[in-house]
Order: sequence, then structure tokens, then C-alpha cells
Amino acid sequence: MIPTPTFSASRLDESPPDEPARNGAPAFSPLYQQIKALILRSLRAGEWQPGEAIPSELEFAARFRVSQGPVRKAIDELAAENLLLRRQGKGTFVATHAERQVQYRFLRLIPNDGDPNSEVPAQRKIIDCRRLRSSAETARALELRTGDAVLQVRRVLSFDGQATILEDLWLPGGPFKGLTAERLSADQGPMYALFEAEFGVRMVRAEEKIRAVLPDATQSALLHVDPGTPLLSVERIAFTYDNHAIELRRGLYRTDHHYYRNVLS
Amino acid sequence: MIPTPTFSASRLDESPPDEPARNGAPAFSPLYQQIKALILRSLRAGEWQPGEAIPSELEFAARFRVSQGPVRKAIDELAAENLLLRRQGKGTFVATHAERQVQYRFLRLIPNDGDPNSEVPAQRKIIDCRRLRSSAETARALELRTGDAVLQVRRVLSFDGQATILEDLWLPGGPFKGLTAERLSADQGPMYALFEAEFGVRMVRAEEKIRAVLPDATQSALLHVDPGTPLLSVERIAFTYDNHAIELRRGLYRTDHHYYRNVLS
DNA sequence: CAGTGGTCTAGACCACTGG
DNA sequence: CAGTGGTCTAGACCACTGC
Repeated sequence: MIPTPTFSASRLDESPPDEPARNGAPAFSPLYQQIKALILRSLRAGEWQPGEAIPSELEFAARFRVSQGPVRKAIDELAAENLLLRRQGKGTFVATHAERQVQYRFLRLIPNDGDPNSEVPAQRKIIDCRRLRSSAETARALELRTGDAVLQVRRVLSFDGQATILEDLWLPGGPFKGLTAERLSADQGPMYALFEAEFGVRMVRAEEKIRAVLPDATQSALLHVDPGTPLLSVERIAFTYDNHAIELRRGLYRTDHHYYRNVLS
Repeated sequence: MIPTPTFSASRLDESPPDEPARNGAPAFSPLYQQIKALILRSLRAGEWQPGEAIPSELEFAARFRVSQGPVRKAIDELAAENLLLRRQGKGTFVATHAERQVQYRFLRLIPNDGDPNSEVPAQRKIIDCRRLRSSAETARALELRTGDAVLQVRRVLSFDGQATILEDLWLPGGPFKGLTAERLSADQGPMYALFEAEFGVRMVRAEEKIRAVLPDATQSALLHVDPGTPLLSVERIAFTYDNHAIELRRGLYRTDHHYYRNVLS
């Protein structure tokens, strides 16, 4: 293809424009952003499975009729967002929660003494898993309508034999049809890896709201702590592609032998 | 300069190599990494002040006798680490804590209702500021020797008239010689901005350990809360260039009207 | 208008992986 | 060895800022 001298709109149009820049501005979009959007669409459509390699940079360049540069920059950004994983000499792969390296990618609880990178051989115990109608609050968080079907899961994570985390999860009933306590209990490895493999749901980003709270009677019993013990309340909303909320999670963390680690920059 | 056909070691050497790759591997270091290290050295040396513009990409390219590409990539990485700030059409600037946009860059406490980006017009009150000899624990955190001079500061931050954060800070006596309660109290704006302007200390990165705790009598009095109120304990170590620890901070956060926000990816 | 950062091309070569 | 990502060059043009 002969390089178009200007590209203020796009050279890659394959579908009706989603956002045709309704305001006065022409909304300049560089080539690499358009390429990024196309790759993102393929990811969302499940064109490649988690852990699989995507086409090489040169392959994309040929397909899109551009040079390697913009393709590289598009992939760079997706890798920076942890959607893709580059491995020199091997290829670029769809990120997954199922790898040894990045297991428990979203868990920030670190043992007081152990090093931050140590293994996290949690012991998991499913307390409950039931289907119910969502409350207004849950519906809002999960972008559903009040009363829509949701799955609620309760579990306890133990470290070194000591119950440390009590978690309640809410998942939309649709995407997670067929999820049962048995299925969850049988599984080894991170829950998010199971979500990828069994339900095609890939957790990509999450936001957490953290507070200090006291447990109620049920909670303190499940964690084997005194009702006066302060605990970390960690409320998480996890997102798939396109910032679509797909999980609500409320955790209670004991912080007598662990701490929640965060890095600021 | 005639481009050297290979550059497995370096083309930019200006000083004895710090880490001459003692092991068998040649320790390949791309041009842009060497450029990044040089810019970093200038930053550390205070060659440009916070808020000032650094030389343009083309200027660096000419100075280092390379093309724009590697310079660009070096600056890209420094900008991604929040050491520099790019502004199209204007230039690249040394990051600062003194800008309206990024005020309280390291404060993650958000009001329950207000939007996450809202202003943070905290009211600050210095309770105490004294010079003392560091404990073993403080010395370890600040990379000092036990007994070295340190400054200890205690302050309370209020939001909307309500005392919300009680903080204790420890700073190495050397770099912060001359810091007084009066100087701190007189200042408007973020404390880190004052550190930049008055002491040339630039906070670049920080790590926080978060736990849920109960306050002691003194703490609960200062925050006007019941001794049984669970609080967030936020222990921060802040670093300047080269991962050099320069501040230890222990905060107690009320989380009845605020939450600590974190994003995972 | 000049100067800055931002994008793109075409082509070369290097480093790493695995058959 | 071929294929992949990673680095570099030389040069062109675009978008944004401010004089």
C-alpha cells in the first residue's frame, strides 16, 4: 500500500466508527492507537486464549499495512497495562493469572517477616456459594439492575494454618453460570485462573477501598479472633477489558502477622 | 561522530564504570539505558531544579552524538517513573510536588462521597518537631547508624474541620539541618514541596505497609476518637533518586469518612 | 513563526530462544 | 539456523505552544 501522506482520521477503518468525534475537534488519533484498539478488540473477542502467543510484530505490520514502529508501540502499551506479556526471542503472549510467576497478582498481603516476593501457598476453604438476587448496592457496583441474578461466594484463606482472610464475592449470574462450591473447592491455583479457563472472564484491573473496621460476631468467629480485633476491610471492584466491572469483593484481613503493601510513585 | 558499528559496551563513557559486569556476561547495556543513567546523574546532582525544563530531545541527541530515538526512549522511561514531566509543544520538566495538579501525590486517602480527584484542602497542625538520636529501628529504615541525629515531627491533618490523620515523621538530621516547627507551620502546600525548595530533597517513590490497629491513649486524644476505634496504620518509607531512603513516616488514618484507595493492575 | 514533543517509515543490525 | 522481540539511524512530517 502506498503510504497516505496524512492520516488525521484513520487508515485502518474496518468498522463503523464508534466515536466519530462529535465535537468540533477532528479528534486526531495516531496509528498506533488505532492498532491498539484493534488488538484490544481481538483480545476481548477471545481470538487468542490466555497464555497463547499473538501474531508477531511483523505479521501485524503486514496485516495492517504499516511499519513495525506503530505496531510495536501499540503492543508496548498493552504490555504496560499487563494485558500482554513480551518475551524476547519467543513472542508476545496474552496475560494470564495462571502462571507461577504472577500468581495472586492482585493480592497485596505480605507476611511480616518473609520477603515480599515469597510464595503464597494459601489454603483455601469455600464456606458458601449461592445464587441470589442482587441488592441495589451490588447491582450498582456490577453494572447490573437490582434483582438480577448474582452469585455470592464466601471463603476463608489461611496462611501457615492460621485463618487470615475472610472474603465475600459477588459475581454476575450470566457470565458465571454453572459456578458451584464444588467446582471452586476442587480447584488448585488462583481463583482468577479458574475464571479465565472456565468462564472466559479475564481480570485486568481492580480498584480497592481500604478501611479499618471491627468484625461482627460471625466474622470474628470465622477468623478466630476477638470481636475487638481491628481488621483491614478491603473492598475490591475488578474489571475486564474496557473497564467493565465484573466482580465485587469484600475482604477482611488480619494484620497481626501480615501487612498490606503498596508502592507509590 | 561516525556511528560505531557495534555498541556492546558503551559509546557514552565519561567516567569509570560503576559496575563493570564482574561476572562472565558482557552485561549488554543499550544506548538509551546509558543516556537514562546520564540524565539521572544530572538530576541527582541538581543540574536542573524541580519545575525547570531540561534540554530538548534534539539537544541531548547532539550532545550525546546519537539520534533522537534513544534519547526519546530514555526520557520516556524517566517520565513513566514520574521523575520527568513531558508537555507537548513546551518541553520536558523536572517533576515537582509543588504543582496544583499533582499536590499530595502520595496521599491515598479519599473522602467517602467526594470524587477521587477532588481537592484536598487539608488543615495542617504541627504538634511537635524535635531533634534526637535515632533508635536502632529508625536507623535501619533510614540507612543511618543507631544514634545518628534525626528530626522527629508530629502533626495532625484535618479535613472539613475533623482531625483525620496523625502522623509521625523521622528525617535524617544531615540533609534536613535547619528544619523547625516554625518553618513547617508557616508553610502552605505539601510538605514535600517545602523539602524540595528548602533542602533539595526530592521524594520520588515510596513504599507503604498498611495495617489495622487500635490507638493508644495519646493517639486517640489527638484524633478525638474512642480508644476502641479501629484505625489504619500507614508506615511509609520514601525514597529519593537511586532508591535512597530519606524519610520514615508512621500515619494513623481515621477511615469513617475516608478510605485508602489503591489500584491494582 | 520557530521550537518542542509526538508519530511514522524503511532499513539495518543485535540479543535471545528453540529446533 | 530461522524467527522473535529489542535497539538504532536518518529523515520526514504532524500537533501543540507561545511569541
